[in-house]
Amino acid sequence: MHDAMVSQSQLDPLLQKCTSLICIKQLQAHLITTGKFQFHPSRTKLLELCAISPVGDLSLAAQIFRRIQTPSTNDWNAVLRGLAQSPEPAQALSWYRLISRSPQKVDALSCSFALKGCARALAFSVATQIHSQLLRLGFEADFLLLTTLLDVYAKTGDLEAAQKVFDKMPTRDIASWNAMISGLAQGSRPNEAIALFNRMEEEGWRPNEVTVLGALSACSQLGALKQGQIIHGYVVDEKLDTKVIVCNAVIDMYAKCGFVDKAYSVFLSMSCRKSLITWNSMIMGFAMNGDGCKALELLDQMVVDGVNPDGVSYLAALCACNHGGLVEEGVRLFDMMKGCGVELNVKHYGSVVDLLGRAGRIKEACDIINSMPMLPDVVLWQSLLGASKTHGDVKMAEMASRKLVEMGSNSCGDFVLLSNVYAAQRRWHDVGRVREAMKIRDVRKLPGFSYTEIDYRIHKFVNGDQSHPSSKEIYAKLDEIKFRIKAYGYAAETNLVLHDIGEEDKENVLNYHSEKLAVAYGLISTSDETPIQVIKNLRICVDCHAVIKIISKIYNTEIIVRDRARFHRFKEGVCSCRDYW
DNA sequence: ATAGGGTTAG
Repeated sequence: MHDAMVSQSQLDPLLQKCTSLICIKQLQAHLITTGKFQFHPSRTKLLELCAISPVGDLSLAAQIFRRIQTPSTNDWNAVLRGLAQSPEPAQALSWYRLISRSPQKVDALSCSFALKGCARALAFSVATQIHSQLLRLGFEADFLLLTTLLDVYAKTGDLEAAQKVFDKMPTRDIASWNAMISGLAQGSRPNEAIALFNRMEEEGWRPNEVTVLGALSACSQLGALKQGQIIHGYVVDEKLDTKVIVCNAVIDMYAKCGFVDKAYSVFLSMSCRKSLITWNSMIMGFAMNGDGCKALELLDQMVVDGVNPDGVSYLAALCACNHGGLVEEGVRLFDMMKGCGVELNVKHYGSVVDLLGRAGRIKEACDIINSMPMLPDVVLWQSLLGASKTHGDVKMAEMASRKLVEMGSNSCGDFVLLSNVYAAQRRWHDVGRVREAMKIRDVRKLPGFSYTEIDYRIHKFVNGDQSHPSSKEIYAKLDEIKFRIKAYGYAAETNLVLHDIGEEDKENVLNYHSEKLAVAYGLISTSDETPIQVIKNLRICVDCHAVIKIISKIYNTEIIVRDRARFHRFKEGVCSCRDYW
Protein backbone atom coordinates (compact mmCIF):
# COMPACT_ATOMS: atom_id res chain seq x y z
CA MET A 1 0.00 0.00 0.00
CA HIS A 2 1.51 3.28 -1.07
CA ASP A 3 1.24 6.21 1.33
CA ALA A 4 0.33 8.69 -1.33
CA MET A 5 -2.62 6.57 -2.35
CA VAL A 6 -4.29 6.81 1.00
CA SER A 7 -5.62 10.27 1.57
CA GLN A 8 -8.07 11.02 4.32
CA SER A 9 -11.13 10.67 2.16
CA GLN A 10 -9.99 7.34 0.78
CA LEU A 11 -9.65 5.54 4.08
CA ASP A 12 -13.32 4.78 4.61
CA PRO A 13 -13.81 2.81 1.39
CA LEU A 14 -10.62 0.90 2.17
CA LEU A 15 -11.97 0.02 5.57
CA GLN A 16 -15.11 -1.36 3.95
CA LYS A 17 -13.03 -3.73 1.88
CA CYS A 18 -10.78 -4.67 4.76
CA THR A 19 -11.39 -8.38 5.23
CA SER A 20 -8.22 -9.61 6.83
CA LEU A 21 -6.07 -8.92 9.84
CA ILE A 22 -3.13 -8.07 7.58
CA CYS A 23 -5.19 -5.36 5.96
CA ILE A 24 -6.13 -3.93 9.36
CA LYS A 25 -2.48 -3.90 10.37
CA GLN A 26 -1.50 -2.16 7.13
CA LEU A 27 -4.08 0.59 7.61
CA GLN A 28 -3.00 1.02 11.20
CA ALA A 29 0.67 1.23 10.18
CA HIS A 30 -0.26 3.76 7.57
CA LEU A 31 -1.99 6.00 10.09
CA ILE A 32 0.98 5.79 12.43
CA THR A 33 3.67 6.44 9.84
CA THR A 34 1.84 9.38 8.31
CA GLY A 35 1.29 10.85 11.77
CA LYS A 36 -2.49 10.92 11.34
CA PHE A 37 -3.29 8.27 13.93
CA GLN A 38 -4.27 10.57 16.81
CA PHE A 39 -6.67 12.69 14.76
CA HIS A 40 -7.85 10.77 11.72
CA PRO A 41 -11.67 10.60 11.69
CA SER A 42 -11.61 6.97 10.51
CA ARG A 43 -9.38 5.78 13.32
CA THR A 44 -12.32 4.76 15.49
CA LYS A 45 -13.81 2.77 12.62
CA LEU A 46 -10.54 0.93 12.21
CA LEU A 47 -10.40 0.23 15.93
CA GLU A 48 -13.97 -1.03 15.88
CA LEU A 49 -13.27 -3.28 12.92
CA CYS A 50 -10.30 -4.74 14.72
CA ALA A 51 -12.26 -5.26 17.96
CA ILE A 52 -15.45 -6.83 16.62
CA SER A 53 -14.94 -8.29 13.17
CA PRO A 54 -14.38 -12.03 12.90
CA VAL A 55 -11.09 -11.32 11.11
CA GLY A 56 -10.09 -8.84 13.81
CA ASP A 57 -8.06 -9.39 16.93
CA LEU A 58 -9.21 -8.07 20.27
CA SER A 59 -5.76 -7.91 21.84
CA LEU A 60 -4.48 -5.92 18.86
CA ALA A 61 -7.48 -3.61 19.32
CA ALA A 62 -6.45 -3.13 22.95
CA GLN A 63 -2.92 -2.27 21.78
CA ILE A 64 -4.23 0.26 19.29
CA PHE A 65 -6.48 1.75 21.97
CA ARG A 66 -3.55 2.21 24.33
CA ARG A 67 -1.75 4.39 21.74
CA ILE A 68 -4.64 6.83 21.60
CA GLN A 69 -3.80 9.88 23.69
CA THR A 70 -7.34 11.12 24.24
CA PRO A 71 -9.78 8.33 23.43
CA SER A 72 -13.30 9.37 22.58
CA THR A 73 -16.35 7.56 23.97
CA ASN A 74 -16.59 5.82 20.61
CA ASP A 75 -13.04 4.51 20.97
CA TRP A 76 -13.90 3.18 24.41
CA ASN A 77 -17.09 1.68 23.07
CA ALA A 78 -15.34 -0.13 20.24
CA VAL A 79 -13.24 -2.12 22.72
CA LEU A 80 -16.23 -2.54 25.03
CA ARG A 81 -18.27 -4.05 22.23
CA GLY A 82 -15.44 -6.40 21.35
CA LEU A 83 -15.10 -7.54 24.94
CA ALA A 84 -18.86 -8.05 25.30
CA GLN A 85 -18.94 -10.46 22.37
CA SER A 86 -15.66 -12.17 23.27
CA PRO A 87 -15.41 -15.52 25.05
CA GLU A 88 -14.89 -13.58 28.27
CA PRO A 89 -17.78 -11.13 28.38
CA ALA A 90 -17.23 -10.38 32.08
CA GLN A 91 -14.22 -8.30 31.06
CA ALA A 92 -16.60 -5.90 29.36
CA LEU A 93 -18.03 -5.03 32.75
CA SER A 94 -14.74 -3.89 34.26
CA TRP A 95 -14.01 -1.99 31.04
CA TYR A 96 -17.38 -0.31 31.37
CA ARG A 97 -16.44 0.81 34.88
CA LEU A 98 -13.25 2.33 33.46
CA ILE A 99 -15.29 4.31 30.93
CA SER A 100 -17.58 5.62 33.68
CA ARG A 101 -14.52 7.00 35.45
CA SER A 102 -12.95 8.43 32.28
CA PRO A 103 -13.48 12.07 31.31
CA GLN A 104 -15.59 11.02 28.34
CA LYS A 105 -18.21 9.08 30.35
CA VAL A 106 -20.64 6.51 29.00
CA ASP A 107 -23.33 7.07 26.40
CA ALA A 108 -26.35 4.98 25.44
CA LEU A 109 -24.19 2.72 23.31
CA SER A 110 -21.84 2.01 26.18
CA CYS A 111 -24.87 0.89 28.19
CA SER A 112 -26.04 -1.23 25.30
CA PHE A 113 -22.73 -3.06 24.89
CA ALA A 114 -22.24 -3.46 28.62
CA LEU A 115 -25.72 -4.95 28.92
CA LYS A 116 -24.90 -7.34 26.11
CA GLY A 117 -21.87 -8.37 28.17
CA CYS A 118 -24.13 -8.90 31.20
CA ALA A 119 -26.42 -11.11 29.16
CA ARG A 120 -23.55 -13.28 28.05
CA ALA A 121 -21.83 -13.34 31.45
CA LEU A 122 -25.20 -13.88 33.20
CA ALA A 123 -24.37 -10.92 35.42
CA PHE A 124 -27.76 -10.03 36.81
CA SER A 125 -26.75 -7.62 39.55
CA VAL A 126 -24.47 -5.59 37.27
CA ALA A 127 -27.40 -5.38 34.87
CA THR A 128 -29.59 -3.87 37.58
CA GLN A 129 -26.85 -1.30 38.27
CA ILE A 130 -26.64 -0.36 34.62
CA HIS A 131 -30.43 -0.20 34.59
CA SER A 132 -30.55 2.45 37.32
CA GLN A 133 -27.64 4.25 35.72
CA LEU A 134 -29.35 4.49 32.35
CA LEU A 135 -32.43 5.93 34.03
CA ARG A 136 -30.25 8.55 35.73
CA LEU A 137 -28.64 9.39 32.41
CA GLY A 138 -32.03 9.91 30.82
CA PHE A 139 -31.97 7.04 28.33
CA GLU A 140 -35.33 5.66 29.39
CA ALA A 141 -37.00 6.54 26.09
CA ASP A 142 -34.41 4.68 24.01
CA PHE A 143 -36.37 1.59 23.06
CA LEU A 144 -33.43 -0.18 21.47
CA LEU A 145 -31.62 0.07 24.76
CA LEU A 146 -34.73 -1.05 26.64
CA THR A 147 -34.98 -4.08 24.38
CA THR A 148 -31.41 -5.01 25.27
CA LEU A 149 -32.26 -4.48 28.92
CA LEU A 150 -35.31 -6.72 28.84
CA ASP A 151 -33.27 -9.33 27.02
CA VAL A 152 -30.62 -9.30 29.77
CA TYR A 153 -33.26 -9.69 32.46
CA ALA A 154 -34.83 -12.59 30.59
CA LYS A 155 -31.50 -14.29 29.97
CA THR A 156 -30.37 -13.91 33.57
CA GLY A 157 -33.61 -15.51 34.71
CA ASP A 158 -35.66 -12.59 36.00
CA LEU A 159 -38.65 -12.77 33.69
CA GLU A 160 -40.72 -10.53 35.96
CA ALA A 161 -38.19 -7.73 35.53
CA ALA A 162 -38.08 -8.37 31.78
CA GLN A 163 -41.86 -8.24 31.56
CA LYS A 164 -41.91 -5.00 33.55
CA VAL A 165 -39.49 -3.35 31.12
CA PHE A 166 -41.50 -4.67 28.19
CA ASP A 167 -44.81 -3.42 29.60
CA LYS A 168 -43.45 0.03 30.32
CA MET A 169 -41.80 0.57 26.94
CA PRO A 170 -43.22 3.70 25.28
CA THR A 171 -42.57 2.31 21.79
CA ARG A 172 -41.74 -1.19 20.71
CA ASP A 173 -40.65 -2.72 17.49
CA ILE A 174 -40.58 -6.32 16.36
CA ALA A 175 -37.26 -7.01 18.10
CA SER A 176 -38.78 -5.98 21.45
CA TRP A 177 -41.58 -8.52 20.99
CA ASN A 178 -39.09 -11.14 19.84
CA ALA A 179 -36.83 -10.62 22.85
CA MET A 180 -39.80 -11.04 25.20
CA ILE A 181 -41.20 -14.08 23.39
CA SER A 182 -37.88 -15.92 23.19
CA GLY A 183 -37.12 -14.89 26.76
CA LEU A 184 -40.32 -16.56 27.94
CA ALA A 185 -39.72 -19.61 25.77
CA GLN A 186 -36.17 -20.04 26.97
CA GLY A 187 -37.12 -19.31 30.56
CA SER A 188 -39.42 -22.35 30.63
CA ARG A 189 -42.59 -20.31 30.42
CA PRO A 190 -43.75 -21.58 27.05
CA ASN A 191 -47.44 -20.96 27.75
CA GLU A 192 -46.81 -17.28 28.23
CA ALA A 193 -44.56 -17.22 25.17
CA ILE A 194 -47.39 -18.53 23.02
CA ALA A 195 -49.91 -16.20 24.64
CA LEU A 196 -47.65 -13.25 23.86
CA PHE A 197 -47.14 -14.49 20.31
CA ASN A 198 -50.92 -14.54 19.83
CA ARG A 199 -51.31 -11.13 21.43
CA MET A 200 -48.68 -9.76 19.09
CA GLU A 201 -50.65 -10.97 16.09
CA GLU A 202 -53.89 -9.56 17.54
CA GLU A 203 -52.17 -6.20 17.83
CA GLY A 204 -51.42 -6.30 14.14
CA TRP A 205 -47.73 -7.19 14.14
CA ARG A 206 -46.33 -9.49 11.48
CA PRO A 207 -44.09 -12.09 13.13
CA ASN A 208 -40.78 -12.58 11.37
CA GLU A 209 -38.39 -15.53 11.39
CA VAL A 210 -37.03 -14.70 14.83
CA THR A 211 -40.54 -14.51 16.29
CA VAL A 212 -41.52 -17.92 14.98
CA LEU A 213 -38.32 -19.44 16.33
CA GLY A 214 -39.33 -18.45 19.85
CA ALA A 215 -42.94 -19.51 19.37
CA LEU A 216 -41.98 -22.85 17.82
CA SER A 217 -39.56 -23.54 20.64
CA ALA A 218 -42.42 -22.94 23.08
CA CYS A 219 -44.62 -25.40 21.15
CA SER A 220 -41.82 -27.98 21.23
CA GLN A 221 -41.57 -27.71 24.98
CA LEU A 222 -45.29 -28.03 25.44
CA GLY A 223 -45.90 -30.62 22.76
CA ALA A 224 -48.52 -28.16 21.54
CA LEU A 225 -49.15 -29.70 18.13
CA LYS A 226 -52.20 -27.71 17.05
CA GLN A 227 -50.60 -24.38 17.91
CA GLY A 228 -47.39 -25.56 16.24
CA GLN A 229 -49.24 -26.47 13.07
CA ILE A 230 -50.75 -22.99 12.89
CA ILE A 231 -47.29 -21.47 13.16
CA HIS A 232 -45.97 -23.88 10.55
CA GLY A 233 -48.78 -22.74 8.24
CA TYR A 234 -47.80 -19.14 8.83
CA VAL A 235 -44.15 -19.99 8.14
CA VAL A 236 -45.11 -21.48 4.78
CA ASP A 237 -47.45 -18.59 3.84
CA GLU A 238 -44.86 -15.98 4.69
CA LYS A 239 -42.08 -17.97 3.01
CA LEU A 240 -40.07 -17.98 6.22
CA ASP A 241 -39.08 -21.57 5.43
CA THR A 242 -36.37 -20.36 3.10
CA LYS A 243 -34.30 -19.98 6.27
CA VAL A 244 -32.71 -23.19 7.44
CA ILE A 245 -32.93 -22.11 11.06
CA VAL A 246 -36.72 -21.86 10.80
CA CYS A 247 -36.98 -25.28 9.15
CA ASN A 248 -34.92 -26.70 11.99
CA ALA A 249 -37.32 -25.28 14.53
CA VAL A 250 -40.33 -26.70 12.63
CA ILE A 251 -38.70 -30.14 12.47
CA ASP A 252 -37.94 -30.00 16.16
CA MET A 253 -41.50 -28.94 16.94
CA TYR A 254 -43.09 -31.86 15.06
CA ALA A 255 -40.58 -34.33 16.46
CA LYS A 256 -41.18 -33.16 20.02
CA CYS A 257 -44.94 -33.29 19.50
CA GLY A 258 -44.54 -36.96 18.62
CA PHE A 259 -45.15 -36.56 14.89
CA VAL A 260 -41.81 -37.72 13.61
CA ASP A 261 -43.31 -38.54 10.20
CA LYS A 262 -44.43 -34.96 9.80
CA ALA A 263 -40.99 -33.78 10.91
CA TYR A 264 -39.43 -36.07 8.34
CA SER A 265 -41.60 -34.79 5.51
CA VAL A 266 -40.57 -31.22 6.33
CA PHE A 267 -36.97 -32.44 6.46
CA LEU A 268 -37.29 -34.07 3.03
CA SER A 269 -39.00 -31.17 1.31
CA MET A 270 -36.75 -28.37 2.54
CA SER A 271 -35.80 -25.93 -0.19
CA CYS A 272 -32.73 -24.62 1.60
CA ARG A 273 -29.54 -26.46 2.36
CA LYS A 274 -29.57 -28.64 5.48
CA SER A 275 -27.23 -27.63 8.26
CA LEU A 276 -25.58 -29.78 10.91
CA ILE A 277 -28.40 -28.77 13.25
CA THR A 278 -31.01 -29.92 10.73
CA TRP A 279 -29.50 -33.41 10.63
CA ASN A 280 -29.01 -33.53 14.37
CA SER A 281 -32.58 -32.42 15.08
CA MET A 282 -33.94 -35.06 12.75
CA ILE A 283 -31.74 -37.83 14.20
CA MET A 284 -32.82 -36.79 17.68
CA GLY A 285 -36.42 -36.86 16.50
CA PHE A 286 -36.02 -40.47 15.42
CA ALA A 287 -34.19 -41.22 18.67
CA MET A 288 -37.03 -39.88 20.80
CA ASN A 289 -39.46 -41.96 18.84
CA GLY A 290 -37.34 -45.09 19.17
CA ASP A 291 -36.56 -45.45 15.47
CA GLY A 292 -32.95 -46.57 15.71
CA CYS A 293 -32.70 -47.79 12.12
CA LYS A 294 -33.79 -44.50 10.63
CA ALA A 295 -31.38 -42.61 12.89
CA LEU A 296 -28.45 -44.74 11.78
CA GLU A 297 -29.47 -44.33 8.16
CA LEU A 298 -29.43 -40.53 8.51
CA LEU A 299 -26.05 -40.63 10.19
CA ASP A 300 -24.69 -42.21 7.00
CA GLN A 301 -26.67 -39.93 4.70
CA MET A 302 -25.42 -36.73 6.22
CA VAL A 303 -21.86 -37.67 5.34
CA VAL A 304 -22.93 -38.27 1.74
CA ASP A 305 -24.57 -34.84 1.83
CA GLY A 306 -21.25 -33.30 2.84
CA VAL A 307 -22.06 -32.56 6.48
CA ASN A 308 -19.72 -34.09 9.02
CA PRO A 309 -21.40 -35.61 12.09
CA ASP A 310 -20.29 -34.05 15.38
CA GLY A 311 -20.49 -35.36 18.92
CA VAL A 312 -24.16 -34.42 19.11
CA SER A 313 -24.98 -36.44 15.97
CA TYR A 314 -23.33 -39.52 17.43
CA LEU A 315 -24.95 -39.02 20.79
CA ALA A 316 -28.36 -38.78 19.12
CA ALA A 317 -27.72 -41.93 17.08
CA LEU A 318 -26.52 -43.78 20.17
CA CYS A 319 -29.60 -42.65 21.99
CA ALA A 320 -31.72 -43.90 19.09
CA CYS A 321 -30.11 -47.34 19.33
CA ASN A 322 -30.78 -47.22 23.05
CA HIS A 323 -34.46 -46.41 22.70
CA GLY A 324 -34.90 -48.67 19.73
CA GLY A 325 -33.42 -51.62 21.53
CA LEU A 326 -30.64 -51.92 18.93
CA VAL A 327 -28.10 -53.11 21.46
CA GLU A 328 -25.53 -54.62 19.10
CA GLU A 329 -25.70 -51.69 16.67
CA GLY A 330 -25.31 -49.27 19.56
CA VAL A 331 -22.25 -51.03 20.91
CA ARG A 332 -20.77 -51.18 17.41
CA LEU A 333 -21.43 -47.47 16.89
CA PHE A 334 -19.82 -46.68 20.22
CA ASP A 335 -16.70 -48.66 19.32
CA MET A 336 -16.57 -47.03 15.90
CA MET A 337 -16.78 -43.53 17.40
CA LYS A 338 -13.49 -43.99 19.17
CA GLY A 339 -11.72 -43.98 15.80
CA CYS A 340 -13.54 -41.23 13.94
CA GLY A 341 -12.04 -38.13 15.45
CA VAL A 342 -15.04 -37.10 17.51
CA GLU A 343 -14.28 -36.52 21.13
CA LEU A 344 -16.27 -38.79 23.43
CA ASN A 345 -17.77 -37.02 26.39
CA VAL A 346 -19.45 -38.28 29.51
CA LYS A 347 -22.83 -38.28 27.78
CA HIS A 348 -21.67 -40.79 25.16
CA TYR A 349 -20.51 -43.06 27.95
CA GLY A 350 -23.78 -42.44 29.75
CA SER A 351 -25.76 -43.49 26.73
CA VAL A 352 -23.89 -46.74 26.12
CA VAL A 353 -24.00 -47.61 29.82
CA ASP A 354 -27.73 -47.08 29.72
CA LEU A 355 -28.00 -49.20 26.57
CA LEU A 356 -26.14 -52.13 28.13
CA GLY A 357 -27.91 -51.73 31.45
CA ARG A 358 -31.38 -51.84 29.95
CA ALA A 359 -30.41 -54.95 28.03
CA GLY A 360 -29.50 -56.54 31.35
CA ARG A 361 -25.77 -56.52 30.56
CA ILE A 362 -25.05 -54.86 33.85
CA LYS A 363 -21.55 -56.23 34.31
CA GLU A 364 -20.43 -54.84 30.93
CA ALA A 365 -22.06 -51.50 31.77
CA CYS A 366 -20.13 -51.39 35.01
CA ASP A 367 -16.88 -52.26 33.17
CA ILE A 368 -17.41 -49.32 30.82
CA ILE A 369 -17.84 -46.97 33.77
CA ASN A 370 -14.59 -48.25 35.24
CA SER A 371 -12.75 -47.83 31.93
CA MET A 372 -13.79 -44.22 31.34
CA PRO A 373 -11.00 -41.67 30.93
CA MET A 374 -13.02 -39.06 32.79
CA LEU A 375 -14.89 -39.11 36.08
CA PRO A 376 -18.34 -40.67 35.85
CA ASP A 377 -21.14 -38.22 36.60
CA VAL A 378 -24.27 -38.87 38.63
CA VAL A 379 -26.28 -39.68 35.50
CA LEU A 380 -24.12 -42.74 34.86
CA TRP A 381 -24.62 -44.16 38.31
CA GLN A 382 -28.29 -43.31 38.06
CA SER A 383 -28.67 -45.37 34.89
CA LEU A 384 -26.79 -48.23 36.44
CA LEU A 385 -29.07 -47.98 39.46
CA GLY A 386 -32.11 -47.91 37.20
CA ALA A 387 -30.90 -50.94 35.29
CA SER A 388 -30.17 -52.77 38.53
CA LYS A 389 -33.70 -52.03 39.65
CA THR A 390 -35.22 -53.28 36.39
CA HIS A 391 -33.19 -56.46 36.49
CA GLY A 392 -33.46 -56.98 40.24
CA ASP A 393 -29.72 -56.76 40.91
CA VAL A 394 -29.77 -55.70 44.56
CA LYS A 395 -25.98 -55.79 45.04
CA MET A 396 -25.29 -53.54 42.06
CA ALA A 397 -28.12 -51.22 43.09
CA GLU A 398 -26.58 -50.84 46.53
CA MET A 399 -23.17 -50.14 45.01
CA ALA A 400 -24.54 -47.51 42.62
CA SER A 401 -26.51 -45.89 45.44
CA ARG A 402 -23.41 -45.76 47.59
CA LYS A 403 -21.58 -43.96 44.78
CA LEU A 404 -24.45 -41.53 44.40
CA VAL A 405 -24.46 -40.74 48.11
CA GLU A 406 -20.67 -40.29 48.00
CA MET A 407 -21.11 -37.82 45.18
CA GLY A 408 -23.55 -35.90 47.33
CA SER A 409 -26.57 -36.63 45.17
CA ASN A 410 -29.68 -35.52 46.92
CA SER A 411 -32.01 -36.41 44.12
CA CYS A 412 -35.24 -37.99 45.19
CA GLY A 413 -35.26 -40.34 42.22
CA ASP A 414 -32.08 -42.04 43.41
CA PHE A 415 -33.57 -42.79 46.80
CA VAL A 416 -36.86 -43.89 45.30
CA LEU A 417 -35.11 -46.31 42.94
CA LEU A 418 -33.16 -47.97 45.72
CA SER A 419 -36.26 -48.03 47.84
CA ASN A 420 -38.11 -49.65 44.95
CA VAL A 421 -35.44 -52.31 44.64
CA TYR A 422 -36.06 -53.18 48.28
CA ALA A 423 -39.83 -52.80 47.99
CA ALA A 424 -39.95 -55.25 45.08
CA GLN A 425 -38.29 -57.76 47.42
CA ARG A 426 -40.66 -56.82 50.24
CA ARG A 427 -37.67 -55.71 52.35
CA TRP A 428 -39.73 -53.13 54.22
CA HIS A 429 -37.10 -52.59 56.85
CA ASP A 430 -34.64 -51.43 54.19
CA VAL A 431 -37.35 -49.36 52.55
CA GLY A 432 -37.86 -47.66 55.92
CA ARG A 433 -34.13 -47.04 56.21
CA VAL A 434 -34.04 -45.29 52.83
CA ARG A 435 -37.10 -43.26 53.70
CA GLU A 436 -35.47 -42.21 56.97
CA ALA A 437 -32.35 -41.13 55.07
CA MET A 438 -34.56 -39.07 52.79
CA LYS A 439 -36.18 -37.39 55.76
CA ILE A 440 -32.83 -36.55 57.35
CA ARG A 441 -31.52 -35.08 54.11
CA ASP A 442 -34.76 -33.30 53.44
CA VAL A 443 -35.07 -34.89 50.02
CA ARG A 444 -38.34 -33.95 48.37
CA LYS A 445 -39.91 -35.66 45.48
CA LEU A 446 -39.83 -33.66 42.31
CA PRO A 447 -43.55 -33.34 41.66
CA GLY A 448 -44.69 -35.20 38.58
CA PHE A 449 -46.92 -33.33 36.20
CA SER A 450 -48.42 -33.85 32.78
CA TYR A 451 -49.82 -31.59 30.11
CA THR A 452 -52.36 -32.16 27.42
CA GLU A 453 -53.45 -29.75 24.69
CA ILE A 454 -57.21 -29.57 24.20
CA ASP A 455 -58.75 -26.95 21.90
CA TYR A 456 -55.49 -25.01 21.66
CA ARG A 457 -55.22 -24.80 25.40
CA ILE A 458 -52.72 -26.54 27.61
CA HIS A 459 -54.14 -28.32 30.64
CA LYS A 460 -51.72 -29.23 33.38
CA PHE A 461 -52.18 -31.95 36.00
CA VAL A 462 -50.11 -32.86 39.03
CA ASN A 463 -50.42 -36.19 40.83
CA GLY A 464 -53.75 -36.44 42.60
CA ASP A 465 -54.82 -33.11 41.10
CA GLN A 466 -58.37 -32.03 41.90
CA SER A 467 -58.11 -28.44 40.78
CA HIS A 468 -59.23 -28.84 37.17
CA PRO A 469 -62.72 -27.44 36.43
CA SER A 470 -63.70 -30.84 35.02
CA SER A 471 -62.18 -32.70 37.94
CA LYS A 472 -65.41 -34.52 38.79
CA GLU A 473 -65.80 -35.92 35.29
CA ILE A 474 -62.13 -36.84 35.17
CA TYR A 475 -62.32 -38.87 38.36
CA ALA A 476 -65.54 -40.50 37.21
CA LYS A 477 -63.76 -41.47 34.00
CA LEU A 478 -60.86 -42.90 36.01
CA ASP A 479 -63.30 -45.01 38.03
CA GLU A 480 -64.77 -46.30 34.81
CA ILE A 481 -61.29 -47.03 33.45
CA LYS A 482 -60.35 -48.85 36.64
CA PHE A 483 -63.45 -51.00 36.33
CA ARG A 484 -62.99 -51.77 32.65
CA ILE A 485 -59.29 -52.62 32.84
CA LYS A 486 -59.88 -54.92 35.82
CA ALA A 487 -62.45 -56.75 33.75
CA TYR A 488 -59.77 -56.95 31.07
CA GLY A 489 -57.50 -58.79 33.51
CA TYR A 490 -55.23 -56.03 34.75
CA ALA A 491 -53.73 -56.04 38.25
CA ALA A 492 -51.93 -52.98 39.60
CA GLU A 493 -48.19 -53.27 40.09
CA THR A 494 -48.27 -51.94 43.61
CA ASN A 495 -44.72 -52.94 44.47
CA LEU A 496 -43.64 -49.77 42.72
CA VAL A 497 -45.14 -47.50 45.31
CA LEU A 498 -42.66 -46.10 47.74
CA HIS A 499 -44.44 -46.43 51.03
CA ASP A 500 -45.42 -49.64 52.73
CA ILE A 501 -49.03 -48.64 52.97
CA GLY A 502 -52.07 -50.84 52.42
CA GLU A 503 -52.60 -52.38 49.00
CA GLU A 504 -55.74 -50.39 48.31
CA ASP A 505 -54.09 -47.07 49.17
CA LYS A 506 -51.14 -47.97 46.96
CA GLU A 507 -53.53 -48.53 44.12
CA ASN A 508 -55.02 -45.13 44.71
CA VAL A 509 -51.61 -43.46 44.65
CA LEU A 510 -51.00 -45.04 41.26
CA ASN A 511 -54.50 -44.37 39.97
CA TYR A 512 -54.19 -40.64 40.22
CA HIS A 513 -50.79 -40.19 38.60
CA SER A 514 -50.75 -37.04 36.50
CA GLU A 515 -50.45 -38.93 33.21
CA LYS A 516 -53.60 -40.93 34.00
CA LEU A 517 -55.47 -37.73 34.82
CA ALA A 518 -54.36 -36.18 31.53
CA VAL A 519 -55.34 -39.27 29.54
CA ALA A 520 -58.74 -39.39 31.25
CA TYR A 521 -59.28 -35.73 30.43
CA GLY A 522 -58.27 -36.45 26.86
CA LEU A 523 -60.81 -39.26 26.67
CA ILE A 524 -63.71 -37.10 27.84
CA SER A 525 -62.71 -34.11 25.73
CA THR A 526 -61.99 -35.45 22.28
CA SER A 527 -64.42 -37.19 20.04
CA ASP A 528 -62.54 -37.12 16.75
CA GLU A 529 -59.77 -39.32 15.45
CA THR A 530 -56.87 -37.23 16.68
CA PRO A 531 -54.64 -39.04 19.14
CA ILE A 532 -54.58 -37.97 22.78
CA GLN A 533 -51.25 -36.31 23.50
CA VAL A 534 -49.64 -36.12 26.90
CA ILE A 535 -46.34 -34.56 27.94
CA LYS A 536 -44.84 -35.64 31.25
CA ASN A 537 -41.92 -33.99 33.07
CA LEU A 538 -40.58 -37.29 34.50
CA ARG A 539 -40.29 -40.79 33.07
CA ILE A 540 -43.61 -42.54 32.65
CA CYS A 541 -44.31 -45.00 35.44
CA VAL A 542 -44.54 -48.73 34.77
CA ASP A 543 -48.10 -48.96 35.97
CA CYS A 544 -49.27 -46.02 33.90
CA HIS A 545 -47.55 -47.58 30.90
CA ALA A 546 -49.42 -50.84 31.41
CA VAL A 547 -52.75 -49.10 31.99
CA ILE A 548 -52.47 -46.76 29.00
CA LYS A 549 -51.72 -49.72 26.75
CA ILE A 550 -55.01 -51.30 27.79
CA ILE A 551 -56.87 -47.99 27.49
CA SER A 552 -55.68 -47.65 23.89
CA LYS A 553 -57.18 -51.06 23.22
CA ILE A 554 -60.52 -50.90 24.99
CA TYR A 555 -61.24 -47.29 24.07
CA ASN A 556 -59.90 -47.81 20.56
CA THR A 557 -57.84 -44.64 20.64
CA GLU A 558 -54.27 -43.65 19.99
CA ILE A 559 -52.39 -42.08 22.89
CA ILE A 560 -48.99 -40.41 22.58
CA VAL A 561 -47.03 -39.79 25.75
CA ARG A 562 -43.80 -37.82 25.72
CA ASP A 563 -41.86 -38.46 28.88
CA ARG A 564 -38.58 -36.95 29.98
CA ALA A 565 -36.61 -39.07 27.57
CA ARG A 566 -38.75 -40.30 24.71
CA PHE A 567 -42.15 -40.92 23.14
CA HIS A 568 -44.56 -43.73 23.81
CA ARG A 569 -47.18 -44.24 21.14
CA PHE A 570 -49.96 -46.46 22.41
CA LYS A 571 -52.22 -48.12 19.87
CA GLU A 572 -54.37 -51.25 19.96
CA GLY A 573 -52.92 -52.39 23.24
CA VAL A 574 -49.22 -52.06 22.38
CA CYS A 575 -46.67 -49.30 22.79
CA SER A 576 -44.17 -48.16 20.16
CA CYS A 577 -41.38 -48.61 22.72
CA ARG A 578 -42.18 -52.32 22.80
CA ASP A 579 -42.03 -52.07 26.59
CA TYR A 580 -38.35 -51.30 26.36
CA TRP A 581 -37.45 -47.91 27.75
C1' DA B 1 -25.78 12.44 10.91
C1' DT B 2 -24.72 7.54 12.35
C1' DA B 3 -23.77 3.55 15.27
C1' DG B 4 -26.98 -0.62 19.09
C1' DG B 5 -31.34 -4.71 20.35
C1' DG B 6 -34.33 -10.11 19.10
C1' DT B 7 -32.17 -16.47 16.49
C1' DT B 8 -32.98 -23.34 16.02
C1' DA B 9 -30.44 -29.25 18.27
C1' DG B 10 -27.77 -31.29 22.78
